[in-house]
Amino acid sequence: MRLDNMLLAEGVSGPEKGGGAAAVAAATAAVGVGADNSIEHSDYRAKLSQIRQIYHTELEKYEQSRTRPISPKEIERMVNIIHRKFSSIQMQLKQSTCEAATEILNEYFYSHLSNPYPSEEAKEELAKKCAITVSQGKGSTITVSQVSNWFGNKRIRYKKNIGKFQEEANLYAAKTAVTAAQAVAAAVQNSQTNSPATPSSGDMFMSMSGLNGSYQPTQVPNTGQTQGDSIRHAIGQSLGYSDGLRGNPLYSPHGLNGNGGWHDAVTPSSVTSPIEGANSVHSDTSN
DNA sequence: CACGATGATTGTGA
DNA sequence: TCACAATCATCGTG
Repeated sequence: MRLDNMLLAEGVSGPEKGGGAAAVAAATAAVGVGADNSIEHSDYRAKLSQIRQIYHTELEKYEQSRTRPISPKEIERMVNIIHRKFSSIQMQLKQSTCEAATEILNEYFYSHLSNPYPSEEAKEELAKKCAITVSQGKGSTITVSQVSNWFGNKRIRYKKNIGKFQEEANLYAAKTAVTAAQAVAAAVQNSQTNSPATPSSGDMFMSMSGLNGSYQPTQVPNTGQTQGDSIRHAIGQSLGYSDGLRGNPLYSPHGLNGNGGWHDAVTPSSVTSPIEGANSVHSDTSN
């Protein structure tokens, strides 16, 4: 304490601004020392500033190095906070992965909208795909029967009111179009020959490059690319956009010849009416 | 608590 | 046996 007072009095620990020199000069002047021995003063001032500097650096070091004692209560509090954070993050992750699973299924559904009957292989594939994205959190495996249930419910509920699913259909159409276009672009970049996995890739690419632009973007959640709109437009206008997948080995032979209920009931030009989608996406409420 | 969304179950027909 | 239709059960939300 006394040391502190002394330092303060000496101008060492005082306010740095204005310099200790001025304070010292004032102090010395007040004491009555003459201005004649200015050499001594300058010397003194230099030393003082040096001391000040050392003092402050040391003080800073001390402040930095000083470790605050942490009580166990505080530790517990921090642990609780971290736990809460962790669980919230876990929940978010879980939700996102669940959404990813339905996303996968929806993607398949809408890209096979003309014939949404996945074969056993396809179901297994989808189940595996979903399991990969979902079960990384915990062992909630997606079974094939669940996929079947999902598709059954989806078909029924889609057929029940198509208008309700228009937006979703457009969304996933755009998404699959983008991914397909990316794949096609990659394939085209690699080699001009069509890849066997996408038989209609050439057609798609043609139509895609043929008419782009002049499309007012709606609220399609952009997948990072402004291409999506034009691609969606192109795909929706030009082709049923999933019929090309008929050559897909995963495709079920069930309803291929099907003039059964699904094929006729479904072509609702849901995806093939970009004008409506562009003007009013909210048209689903009209039903 | 009502309501909608969604997964699962059950009955029926081809 | 599979798809469909109806229904139930559960969960999240306003």
